[in-house]
Amino acid sequence: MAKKLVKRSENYSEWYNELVVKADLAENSAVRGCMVIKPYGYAIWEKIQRILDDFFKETGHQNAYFPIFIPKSYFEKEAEHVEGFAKECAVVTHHRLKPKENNEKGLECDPNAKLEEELIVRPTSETIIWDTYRGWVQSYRDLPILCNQWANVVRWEMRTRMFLRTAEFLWQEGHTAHATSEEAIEETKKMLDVYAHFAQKFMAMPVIKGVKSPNERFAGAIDTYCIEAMMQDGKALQAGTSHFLGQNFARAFDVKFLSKENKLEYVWATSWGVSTRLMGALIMSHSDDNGLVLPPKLAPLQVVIIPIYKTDEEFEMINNEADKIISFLKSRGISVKYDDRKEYSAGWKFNEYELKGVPIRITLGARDLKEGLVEVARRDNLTKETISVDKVNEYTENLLEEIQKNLFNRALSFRQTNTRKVNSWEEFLVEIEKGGFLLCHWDGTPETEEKIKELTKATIRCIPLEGEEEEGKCVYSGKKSNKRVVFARSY
RNA sequence: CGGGGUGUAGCGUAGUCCGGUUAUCGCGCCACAUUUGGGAUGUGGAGGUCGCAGGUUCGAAUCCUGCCACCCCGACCA
Repeated sequence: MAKKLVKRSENYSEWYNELVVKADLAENSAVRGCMVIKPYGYAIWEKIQRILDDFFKETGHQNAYFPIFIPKSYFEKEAEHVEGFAKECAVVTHHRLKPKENNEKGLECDPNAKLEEELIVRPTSETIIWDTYRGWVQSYRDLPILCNQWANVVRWEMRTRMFLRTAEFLWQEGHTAHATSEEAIEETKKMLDVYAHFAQKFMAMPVIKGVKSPNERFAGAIDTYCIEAMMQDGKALQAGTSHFLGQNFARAFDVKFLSKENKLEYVWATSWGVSTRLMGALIMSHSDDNGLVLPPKLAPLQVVIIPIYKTDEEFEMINNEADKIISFLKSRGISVKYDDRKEYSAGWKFNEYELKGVPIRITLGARDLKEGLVEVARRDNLTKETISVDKVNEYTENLLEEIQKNLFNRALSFRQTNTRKVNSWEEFLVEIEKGGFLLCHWDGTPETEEKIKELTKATIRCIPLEGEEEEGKCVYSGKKSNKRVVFARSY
């Protein structure tokens, strides 16, 4: 009589929130729109960090750290940037509290401790980093600067959603400076490739690489490249962005260098980032009604071993077998836990680890083991296989690979069956209600995109980099177009 | 910030329209016993500012006023 703790309700958000909390990843904090990431959830983030960080180092980047507070005036320097972020900033105005007057209880800001200039809690660090870079660059020999920062940022969003849009979130932001436009664009694309590779090979999440339309572009960028993923409810999720900033920030912050030709020039910039939103993407890509489903490469725990026995002798026998399996798996760098707690029944443990998304469960039962058998269960499709105990090591190792691949293929085929070419406006109106991605021609104007968004809530998720040229007519205006773009409703 | 909804134990809830004994039930928690191959069973037990603050009343979870928080839909966004 397994009682399902997690139910996929009609309302996807409800299911999602339920899942996140029950799966012990995070909970809402007392602070509006912020979340507490619990140890198990944070362990996933640490894996993401470690893997990405290795990629960054391989591509020549270094980590650095910049202040959390940014003087307000910095934001005023890049016009589009201000407009993009001004509406959602947390602002520090005072540096001291004092007890309230008139015997009232509580504290208030001390008017004598008002800051000369307000400080903004960073919503992103372009401004303070470019202000700093000015002092680092004089000659072309100082370029490129390839820095990354792991940090928290704050955006005072009207509406927040666990993992996908919290008021405070963790992320990495890369900020690079280059001598030429070409080199900066190359960097932008290189980092997009890193993100796409990570999403597909590690998160087992297929993504479409593309460029944002002007409406969806980062505030202050010339071009915003992105990876877009499809969640299980057919909605799109922007999973990572890489921006070509041109010379916008260099001009705003006066970052110039003397070129080989002895000419004073502004540097070319990029910035790129992914956040704890990736964890939301991970959950929403693979999880099912039994809880989380984690790809082996990101699971904090890859294998769990559960003993079932009645007598001490049986327990002894199982322990011996477990030791052998554990030492093998550990030697292969596979994380494994032997859960021999007596306080919980086997059935309870089965459900617990399914909820947590542990990819493989090995059941060492006294009954089977006496016949030289063990049961290996996989989380991705919930099937079980009884195999000979002397094959379990190799089998488990291969199965992790198999699960990783299967999750990707499953998500990919889901995306494919929910991606359709749409050629007329009538068709668009019908199809957008079904969810998924619509590949449509678009006349390239912000007005059309705006109109479509207004009428259907769908936006252009990206203009795919790999899409082939094709003559056609804009799905809304009927004007000429030579490429299909991805329309979808998104998170 | 606009529209809608919800707030009762760690979680999920009944009761609110129509005020009236000790605030209902399930899960979870604690103790003991029997159990352990898909979230065990029995017995006993602990746990509550009924979101907060006022008001009406002999009496408020219930009625009135104000506030707060959360969720959903908009606007905004990684």
